[in-house]
Amino acid sequence: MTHNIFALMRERVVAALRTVLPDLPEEALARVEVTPTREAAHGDMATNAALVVAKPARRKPAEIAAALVAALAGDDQVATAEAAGPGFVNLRLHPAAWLAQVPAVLLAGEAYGAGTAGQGVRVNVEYVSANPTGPMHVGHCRGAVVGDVLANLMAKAGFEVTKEYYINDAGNQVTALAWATYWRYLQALGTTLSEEEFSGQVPGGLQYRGDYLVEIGTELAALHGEALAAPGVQVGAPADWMDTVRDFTLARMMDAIREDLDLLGVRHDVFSSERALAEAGAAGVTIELLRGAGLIYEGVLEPPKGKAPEDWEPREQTLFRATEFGDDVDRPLRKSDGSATYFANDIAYHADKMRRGADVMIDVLGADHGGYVSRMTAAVKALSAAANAPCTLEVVLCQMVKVLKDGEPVRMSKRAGTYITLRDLLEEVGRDAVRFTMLTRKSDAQMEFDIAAAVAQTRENPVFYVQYAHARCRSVLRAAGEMLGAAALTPQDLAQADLGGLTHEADLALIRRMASWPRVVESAALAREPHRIAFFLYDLAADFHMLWNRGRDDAALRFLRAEHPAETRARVALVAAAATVIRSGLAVMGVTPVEEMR
RNA sequence: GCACCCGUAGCUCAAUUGGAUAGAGCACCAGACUACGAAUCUGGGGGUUGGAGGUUCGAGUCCUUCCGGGUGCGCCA
Repeated sequence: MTHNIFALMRERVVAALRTVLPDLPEEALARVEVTPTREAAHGDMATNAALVVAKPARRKPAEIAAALVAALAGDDQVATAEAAGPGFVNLRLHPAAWLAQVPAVLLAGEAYGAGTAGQGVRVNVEYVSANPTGPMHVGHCRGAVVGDVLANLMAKAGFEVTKEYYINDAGNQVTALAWATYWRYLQALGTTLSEEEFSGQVPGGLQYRGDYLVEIGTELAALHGEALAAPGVQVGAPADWMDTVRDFTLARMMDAIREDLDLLGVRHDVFSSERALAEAGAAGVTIELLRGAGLIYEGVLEPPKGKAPEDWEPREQTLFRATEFGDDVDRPLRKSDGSATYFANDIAYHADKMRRGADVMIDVLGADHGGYVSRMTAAVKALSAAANAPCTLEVVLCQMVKVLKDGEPVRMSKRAGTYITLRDLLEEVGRDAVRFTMLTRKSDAQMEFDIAAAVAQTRENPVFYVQYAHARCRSVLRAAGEMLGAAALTPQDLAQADLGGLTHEADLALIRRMASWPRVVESAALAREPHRIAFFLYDLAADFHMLWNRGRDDAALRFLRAEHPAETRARVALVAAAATVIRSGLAVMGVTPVEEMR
């Protein structure tokens, strides 16, 4: 059940257009839009119908617009229709058509806004996917929120959504992590080695010197005593301890990451392990699949131009013909020791997602992975063709977040230990403010996150402003409960209210805004732009605050008037509907609708 | 050197995916508290959408090319 009044009117416009021009091709009709107007003088909504069909119909836009106006004049929802500008048709609906949206909201509840545009298409949204080599920090946070809200949004728009996390638990990084934990383990046992002496025995040297591994090393010491060390608490042969230490460390790191995600309100449906795929030989299977399609060859790549090729030497590699699918160069799938590259594993992983049933895959990535996009989309195109399983990959890139504290940028440096963990940020700012603020920018624009601004209790802070609007709604409804009795405030009861008295422009502005929510959900989902939800809620809150204050200047616009029960009932219905839409939007964002601000 | 992302009011950002006269907040100026919550609201000034071409009924949005910022560039993940 959808309540999208713009979609409804679009159908009526298209029907009218068919009567005017019976021979129009379907693809011309597909371009017809009915959109809210920017200018009040242009009515409630406008359609470009006459403009987009002018060429196929070989008629002038103005002629078509005039005919369309005549055809729409009889529509029971339309008060006025007029041609304007280069060929727009502006529509003004009867107030009753707008007022009817209020009971529709009340009866739908928080489900209001849900739509069917997704048509049950299966979407796999992969996000966060932080390496389990350290705690989550603010760099991961934006992608986590963007991915989570995008998934919620698409589900509301009628897609069948799976939220997925890819654990990068294979490769050299994880081995280095195990060595770092092993050092903490030896320390816990009181080794006589210095850090530098130990580092000298680690292939590639000791990485990950952060103290978050101390606790894990201590636990290992408690569990295994000196069994994992050589006599005298010295470095033992990796074969004797590596598996144990690595598995234990990975499990602990993933526990920590899941805890952090939980605090952020992010929950994935599926966690996929790179290592599990690698051990099952998935990369090899995938490479053979591509080889069967003629997309694999052994060859030598050209050195990159302009970049100093000091240590460059030509090398024969197993290459994937990515250039056949729009990438710049062909990409290696095997390292010189024959093992799969990260990219090869990732292709296998995407093949796995396809096999499990996805029509669309969306990867939410940090901008530092921007160079990865063209090769992965090329790989998915190749898989789609080779396996004859149509599936597309889209990438949502999240630009860097610059954190400001007291107006000063916080330098993020792992070496200096000055980076802010996600947990720090959540403790300082709170989950709601973090989530909302992360969506106050387009994801592909760089963002400054000002800690002071995110907790400010003023209009300039959208999360506060929106929550305050909801709290005010609840405040009115509490008072209304005292006045009318709680039984009179059920959605079913309020939906029966006579709304004829809601004629002020501020009333209708709020109602029109609420009525645009289903349209916002649909368009934001189709555009993969979750930030639009935050902006919608801000605008909705502004409409509500404005109406509230109108009641100061004009007592007739106050929500509660004891001597006018019928008007009060209508306005309480309006307030209840506004609160419902705010909750519906906040639910998508994963932000709490607070009852009061005190 | 090449690829991708970004460039909009003094500042931080929108702009219904190609729609009509480009909008909000902050800052600045002038106003509204015996009040359903003034943590709010009303009004005002502020623009060659980085520059230049092009596509068409119509461009902040698409194409080309410069300028400026960011990210990345063969066996790291």
